[in-house]
Amino acid sequence: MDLNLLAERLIPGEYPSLETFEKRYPLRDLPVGAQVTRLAPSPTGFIHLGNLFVAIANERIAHQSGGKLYLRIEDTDLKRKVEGAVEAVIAALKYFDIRFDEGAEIGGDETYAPWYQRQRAEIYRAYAKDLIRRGRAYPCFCTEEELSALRDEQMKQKQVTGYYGAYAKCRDLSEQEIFAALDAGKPFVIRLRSMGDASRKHTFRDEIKGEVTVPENDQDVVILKSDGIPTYHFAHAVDDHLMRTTLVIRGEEWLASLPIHLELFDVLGFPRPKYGHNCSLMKMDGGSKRKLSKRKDPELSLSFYRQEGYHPYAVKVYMLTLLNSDFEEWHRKFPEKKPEEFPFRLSKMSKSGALFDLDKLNDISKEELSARSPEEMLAFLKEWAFAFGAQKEQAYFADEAYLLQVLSLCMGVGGKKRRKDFVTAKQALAEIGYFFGGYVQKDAYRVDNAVRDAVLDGFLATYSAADDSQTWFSKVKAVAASLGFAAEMRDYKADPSAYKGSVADVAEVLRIAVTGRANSPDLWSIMHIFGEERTRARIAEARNRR
RNA sequence: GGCCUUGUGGUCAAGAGGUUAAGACGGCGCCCUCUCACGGCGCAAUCCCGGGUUCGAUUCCCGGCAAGGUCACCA
Repeated sequence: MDLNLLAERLIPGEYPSLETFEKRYPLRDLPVGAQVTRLAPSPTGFIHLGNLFVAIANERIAHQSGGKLYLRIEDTDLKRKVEGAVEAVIAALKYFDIRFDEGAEIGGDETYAPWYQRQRAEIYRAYAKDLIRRGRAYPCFCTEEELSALRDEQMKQKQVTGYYGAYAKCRDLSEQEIFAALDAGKPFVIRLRSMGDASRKHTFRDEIKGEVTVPENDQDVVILKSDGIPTYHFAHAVDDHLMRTTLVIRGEEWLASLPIHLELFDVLGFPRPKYGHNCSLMKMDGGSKRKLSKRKDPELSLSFYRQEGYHPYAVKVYMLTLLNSDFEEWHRKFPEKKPEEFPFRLSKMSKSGALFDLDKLNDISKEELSARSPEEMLAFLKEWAFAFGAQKEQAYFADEAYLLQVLSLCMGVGGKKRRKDFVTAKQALAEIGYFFGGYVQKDAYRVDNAVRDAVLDGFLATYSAADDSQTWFSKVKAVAASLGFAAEMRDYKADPSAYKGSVADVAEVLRIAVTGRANSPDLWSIMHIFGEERTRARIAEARNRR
C-alpha cells in the first residue's frame, strides 16, 4: 500500500513539517526542577469544588517550583461549548486566587498559543498525517451503529469491549477497499494502529498514587474524529508536548486511559510528561459515596460558594487541608504565613477520595473570618452585599462608622478572645440585622407578659446610658431581686426552688426586647451602640406588645 | 462483567513489625458565664474479613469482601 498516497487522500494539503512545530514551540527556558502544569477545562462554563481542588494542586506545584501554570481550552466537542464560559472559569478561579501565567484570555506570553484546541487543528492533522504515512494510523469507516452492535456482542460474549485486535475491522482494509469507501464518500475517522498487548503489564510511577500497574494499550482509539477534530487523547499528547508541560495533574478518572496516552506519546516520539492522578472529591448520595458531578451537584458549583458568601480564603484553606493534611497544623502554627510558604507535596496527597464535609468548611470559615479586622470584614461584606445581597442589607453600609462598631462588637474585638459568630457573608448580614431597621422578634419570651412588663418597667426606671457595664449590670441584678429572681447565679444554683428564676432570665427579657433574640453578644454594649433614645424606644415598643 | 485504585472513629486523617493508635471537624457532658459565641476540661467512637510469615501483624504477603473509577467519533 502506498502510505503517502493514502495520507494525502485522507488529509489532503500541505502541512508544516513536524520540525517546524518543534521550533515554533521551543523548550521552555526555566530553572532546573521547574514544573509546567496546566488546567484544561472544556468550555462548559461550569466549574465546581473538585475543579478548584485540582486547580490548587496545579497552581501550587507550578509556582512553588518556579514554573508556569497555563490555561488551555479543550473545545474539541462542540456540544459542550457555552458562550462566555472561558471568562466565567477564569473569573471563578481568580476569585479563589488561582492565577495563570499564560493561556486563553489571560494575556502574557503567547509563545505557545493558540490556547483553544479548535484553533490548533492544523497541528493535530499534521501529526496524524505523519502517523498515517508511517502506517501507525488508519482510516475507519465503521458507523456508530456498527460500533455499538460490536460492543453489545462483546458484552454478551464477556469479552473486553472496544476496537482492538480481531475486532478492528478496518485495521486491515486493502488499498482498494479504502479508496472505494472514500470514493463512495463514506465518512471516516482516523484510528491509532496500536502495537500494544493488554496482557502485558508494567508498573508506572504516578506522582500522587505511587506505583501503579497498567496494562499496555491495545485499543485502536480514534485520534481524529470524522470532522477532522482530534479526540481528547490525541490533543492531550500533541498539546502537552508542544506546550512543554512537564507535569500533568488531573482527576483519577483519567487513570484508566493512561495506557492510551502512554502509547500515543511513544508513537509520536514525544518524551512522556510526569503524571499525578488525584482522587476526586466525593459526596454522600443516599447511602453511598460518589464523585462530585456537575450535573447532579449544582450546589457544589464554585458560584454557589460565592453566592452563599463563603470567604474565598476559607475555601482555599479547606481545599489545602484536604490536599495535604498537614497543612491544617502548619496553618494553625503559623497563621500569619501565606499558604504559598507551605511546602506542598503531591506525595502528601491522599490516595483515596475524600468526602466533602460542610461542617469542616464552616468551622474553617468561622476561624478565618474571626481573624480579620473589622475593616476587612466590612469590605468583604460590602462586596458580597452589593453583588448578591438584598437592598435592605446594602443599606447597612450607609453609615460605615456605625457598622464598624457593630462588627467590632460581634467579632469580640478588644475582648480576650475573638467571637466566632460569622460563617459566611450572607449569614453574617442576617446575624447583625437587628442593629438595623425595625424590630423583629425572633425568639419568644419564656415568662408571661406581666413578668416581662415588670422587668422592662423596672429596668427603664433606673436605666442611664451613662452607666458603665458594671453599674448597668448591678441595676439589672437589682431589678431581678426586686421581682423575686436570684441576683446571683450562685444563689440560684444552690437553691433554684427559692426563686422565680435567675438574673439570666431577667437579662433574657431585656435581650429579647432590645434585639428580638434570646442570644446575642454583650447586651450592655449593644445598648451602648444603640444609644439611650433607641434603647428606650425599643423597650417601650416591647412593653406594649401583646 | 473486565481492568485499575482504595480500605484506620460519623467525617478528614497521622502512624509504625511491639504505641495508652496523634490531631482536626462533628456529637455528648462539665466548667467559665446575664444568653450566645469564645475558651478550658473530659467522654463516647476506629485499624474491613479470613488465612499466612513472625515471639509478636492494624502495619508485610496471599485470598476474599466492600467502595470508587473506567470501559465513546465526551472531556
